Amino acid sequence: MEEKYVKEITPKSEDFSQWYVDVIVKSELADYSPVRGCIVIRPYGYAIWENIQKLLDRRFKETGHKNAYFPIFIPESLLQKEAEHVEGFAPEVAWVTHGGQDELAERLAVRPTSETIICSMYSKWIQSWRDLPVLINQWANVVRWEKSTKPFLRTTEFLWQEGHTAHRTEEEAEEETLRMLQIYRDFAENDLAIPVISGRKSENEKFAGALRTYTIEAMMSDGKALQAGTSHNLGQHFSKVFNIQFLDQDGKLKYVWQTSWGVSTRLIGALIMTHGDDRGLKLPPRIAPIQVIIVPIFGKKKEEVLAKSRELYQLLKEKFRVELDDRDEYTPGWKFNEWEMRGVPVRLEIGPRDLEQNQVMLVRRDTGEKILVKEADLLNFLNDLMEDIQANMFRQAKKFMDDNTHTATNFEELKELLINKRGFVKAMWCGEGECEKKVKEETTATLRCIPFEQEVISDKCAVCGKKADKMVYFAKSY
RNA sequence: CGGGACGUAGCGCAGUUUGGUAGCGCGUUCGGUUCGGGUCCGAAAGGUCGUGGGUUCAAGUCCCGCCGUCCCGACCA
Repeated sequence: MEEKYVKEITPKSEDFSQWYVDVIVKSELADYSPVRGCIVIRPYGYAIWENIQKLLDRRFKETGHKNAYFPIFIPESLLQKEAEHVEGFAPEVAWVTHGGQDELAERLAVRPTSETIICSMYSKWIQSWRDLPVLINQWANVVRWEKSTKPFLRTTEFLWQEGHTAHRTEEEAEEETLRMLQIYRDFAENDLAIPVISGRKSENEKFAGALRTYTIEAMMSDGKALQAGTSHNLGQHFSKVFNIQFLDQDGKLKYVWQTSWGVSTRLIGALIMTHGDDRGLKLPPRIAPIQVIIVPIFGKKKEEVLAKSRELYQLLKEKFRVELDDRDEYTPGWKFNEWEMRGVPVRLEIGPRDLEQNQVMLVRRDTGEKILVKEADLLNFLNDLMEDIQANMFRQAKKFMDDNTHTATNFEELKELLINKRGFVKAMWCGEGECEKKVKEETTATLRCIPFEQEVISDKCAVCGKKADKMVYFAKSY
């Protein structure tokens, strides 16, 4: 057993859910609010979200998208236009019925997602093939009246981005759908150090109103799956009901092909549950609000140490997100634990011994390794160290996912693995929704995705035994 | 939304069985001390016992309703 460094945090092994909540609250990522199911994202948690926004927004812009903002309210009549869509979201829509004292003539939905209101505008804006493609993204809050909530993973109100695009052809829309999923995958793996399985959702699991839904699925360290991002090819479902038509080059009036895609503050939950340990958070350098925390050890040379600490802070802040913890009221040991709990990738200790040697002590959050570095080498060393930590965290998470991914060839095996082992189970599937439902009923696990990277395990469906040519992932999920 | 657990100082809890002056640890404030893995000593502040009703001479404690959190299901980014 690992020594218990942080007494406020329940060990992961003892109670994973409690550990998760403890980490969030103690590391000050978020706190519960007076509103049921709604959290307050505190500055440290919001800083992570800002980094997510920065890194994703850059990728969106690079692929030609522009940001815009649509209203939070959606008239009921608008929301109801697309039948499948309404049915999907109806149970979790919050309604505004009054303005002041007056009852509204028409109820307003607080957006659970913005397809309908955006489509209503697209029908106005799009006239010609020359207007296409429309590539718009919005950073927004949405509200879904969930039955049960959990900080970051499922809250009544959450922050996200939703991309909404319109295209001339089906091929173009499909290409866009896959391009954006690829961006999510790249972001999750390279910036968040979270390995994902990417693929397509089954009919049962797809977005309400979509033709096809693609997903990236991540494995949390309790073995459960988390849908970390989705990209939908909406086909012409919405363009037909919202009448989004354009005059094509051939002189014919046609409906546009659309996509939508999103990731949310749920990603913060994914970061916590993928990398965290009994000491608390563990953040990958690229997303960490603080990459280096300087902890001075005063000893008998407080003034000298403090001066050097400030000098180092000035030096580092040009290239890293760095903070100096020069608080007098806490001892170094206390600070070590505190910053480890908050997931800072690298701690820099500077004390009287180091002053004499022109060196500093670096400590890695991911491995706990302590490294003495000459001051002259510091910047270059840190650069490499950040890369190394980022890569190592991904490797560890990937190994965990691989180690906890099993294979089943028949229903008995599938059931046994899903019930008794944590993690994902790969199995062949015939494509029938009935087989999917049977797995869910008997194991509570769901079909997470039909991965792009296929393997041939056998030629028979692991559930019904009929001919099957798709390999899929099953898992219990959040 | 169903089943279970919980709600007492900022946090973690005791007190509830058997109704009778609201407690402990940590944290906080002040003074000193210490500083390479949660220093030590002293003093102090801090409570509508989740909330509303009921029973009682008397309710943190008993009864009923409601709210919230956590867990397990059903539904979902």
